[in-house]
Amino acid sequence: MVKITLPDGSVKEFQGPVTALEVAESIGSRLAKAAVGAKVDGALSDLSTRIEHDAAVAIVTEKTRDGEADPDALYLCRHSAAHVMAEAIQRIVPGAQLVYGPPLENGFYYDIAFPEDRPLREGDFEAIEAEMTAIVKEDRAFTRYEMPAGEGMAKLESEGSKYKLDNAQRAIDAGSDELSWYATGEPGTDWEDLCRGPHVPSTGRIGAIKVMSLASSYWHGDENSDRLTRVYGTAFFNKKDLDAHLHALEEAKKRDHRVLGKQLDLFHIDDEVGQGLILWTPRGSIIRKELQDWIGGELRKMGYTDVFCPHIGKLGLYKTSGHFPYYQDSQFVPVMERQFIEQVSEEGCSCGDLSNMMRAGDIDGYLLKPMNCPHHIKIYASRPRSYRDLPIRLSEFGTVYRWEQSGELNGLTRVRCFTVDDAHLFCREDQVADEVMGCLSLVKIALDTLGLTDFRVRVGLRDPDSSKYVGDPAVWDRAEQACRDAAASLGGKVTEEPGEAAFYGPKIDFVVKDVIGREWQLGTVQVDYNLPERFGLEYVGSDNKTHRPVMIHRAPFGSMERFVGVLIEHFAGAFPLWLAPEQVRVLPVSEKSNDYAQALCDKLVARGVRATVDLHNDRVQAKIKHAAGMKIPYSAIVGPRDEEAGEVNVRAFGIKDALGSMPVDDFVDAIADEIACKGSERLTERFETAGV
RNA sequence: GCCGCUGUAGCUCAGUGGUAGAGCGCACCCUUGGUAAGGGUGAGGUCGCGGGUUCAAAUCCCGCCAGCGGCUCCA
Repeated sequence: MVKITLPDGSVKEFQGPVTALEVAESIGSRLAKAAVGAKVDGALSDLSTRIEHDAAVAIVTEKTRDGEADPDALYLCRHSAAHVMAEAIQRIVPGAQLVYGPPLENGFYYDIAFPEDRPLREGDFEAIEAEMTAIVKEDRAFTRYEMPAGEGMAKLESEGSKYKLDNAQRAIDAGSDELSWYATGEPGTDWEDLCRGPHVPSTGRIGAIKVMSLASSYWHGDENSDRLTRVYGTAFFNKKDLDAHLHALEEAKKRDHRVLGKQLDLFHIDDEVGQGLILWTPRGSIIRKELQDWIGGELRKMGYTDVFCPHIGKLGLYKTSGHFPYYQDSQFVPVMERQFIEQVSEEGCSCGDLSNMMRAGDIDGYLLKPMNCPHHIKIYASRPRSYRDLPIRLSEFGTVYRWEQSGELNGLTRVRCFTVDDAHLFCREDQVADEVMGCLSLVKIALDTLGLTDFRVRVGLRDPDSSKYVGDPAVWDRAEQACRDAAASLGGKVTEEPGEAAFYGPKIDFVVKDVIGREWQLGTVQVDYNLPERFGLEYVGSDNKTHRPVMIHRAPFGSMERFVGVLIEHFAGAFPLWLAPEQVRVLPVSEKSNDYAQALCDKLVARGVRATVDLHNDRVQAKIKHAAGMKIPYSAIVGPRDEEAGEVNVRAFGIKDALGSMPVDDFVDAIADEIACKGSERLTERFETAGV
């Protein structure tokens, strides 16, 4: 007797072992037809899985009860689609060796080792999709069979795929005593793959399938290991959902900060200047400067003091800090003194020798600073400090340079020169908790004001297996605990990630996603017991003895470049009034109103508003379209009627109809007010409340 | 750095070996028009860069540079 508990709590009894499909059939034939898998005691399973003992069973169908696509069903669909794609690819490219093909949030991929003389190209996609469609049409059942570990390994051995052997070995090492295969059809005759499952019942259940892109990857993610080709695809139960997904991708592209950066003239990257080096155009500079001025004002209120430092420092500084030579690969090559180069050259030093000296750190010169902390530390250390002076909070919009790999560079979000809204706090150990909390609240204020509420907090801990970290493990433990406690006190989504720490200490990061789902680290707070040690920092305590201060690194935005990039996408380019590069555009209805329009614009500018007049010889319809294209928050339309009444007709971006008319002075006041309060009171609301 | 794709006017893109194209933008002219594109004329291009094949290359081949998607990396 097997007792099956269904999601609604009801219990069904069966004489003996039963499959999930039979359970579904016992409930209703329509459910059985719609079923693509099952959850047995919470574990996603094949519909054909035999349930031997009492269990809680939920039948997985394409859609949940409220009509939404079921994520478990999509998982099955995509995992199965990966098999179909692999079979199609192996038909087209004989000798392609399968490695690993998991489902993803929006699709799936399969890592495949292609023969050297037959790489996969995008031109193959059409043929692959045609094969896949054919396989789907054949509606072959996914058939699972199992073998004991030893027998299974022997089978793989004879087939000769080192990748599948490796997968199997890993499964065995993880405790499996048997291996499972899925044949797409009949075991022994049809295509099959070593796979843990589960799958949809048959290929026909995969409704719509598309090969998306190619990338290279490394076996086990190890760059010294085999290079594989990763083929990305996606699948849905029907074409409509696939089309909706593709459409959403197109829409996301439109709010990509690189696209909007061009369209709205916010920044420029120029080959002749260099990759990953951002040129801020006047419009983009306004956004950055507004953010800097705003956060700078908050810092002054919180007891920070500004400092300024050069962009370079002697190598010795970075040897002390630990940045050089350990992180050479991500630094620009040092700027060496002419005299030094000439001297080693005279001594017969070759380029290779010089390179080796550099690697060993056995050279002199200057480094473009990869971080601001060493300079700030030297300001702290420039005079004796008393415990009464602490905490000392030194802030600077400090520009740093990092040699990112060329394939990593990405618009504003990954660059080689960026400005950190940086500060370093030097405090007593007993002040650390308060200071960390102060930093976190600042990050919260910043993100809340901008409406960036969809972030996760990541506590970056050290990777116990890595040797890249400096400092005493006991000190690390203390700092990690301080970060955990502080992050927990925020009350939001917190994840702990070993290996994400800075080399000098653990950190708390605020991580957001961009329009295509990639995560970027923005604000960060890092507790550091190590650099004060390395630089021998001190203060005199109330006991008249010297003590070591603790340092906190923090940047609420992270990098101005990345932050603005994320903000562009967050607002889809339609910035709130206080940040908008062009806040008001005055649109005269015809040339007859140009003077009146100009006078209005002058009034706005005199109040500090970023306003312009559109004096083009266009009809007002076209001027409205152009203003909308630049996502200007407010348009002020003026014609003879307005001039006579001393009024202005107001339009707001994103609102189809005009808001209405108001006296010129009221409009100027309203705009100035909305800017001053950073949008917490909006001009549009006045019209709504007035019922216009 | 690795694999694939892409690179043509300021922008978005068409152009498969035979005289360099369109729309938008820009300039000028007509129009003086009241809420998401009035009409006309014109300027603007070493077709990413360098080699090669060819009578002839934007187009085919090789190398490089840059961008995009991933991988790896990310103090």
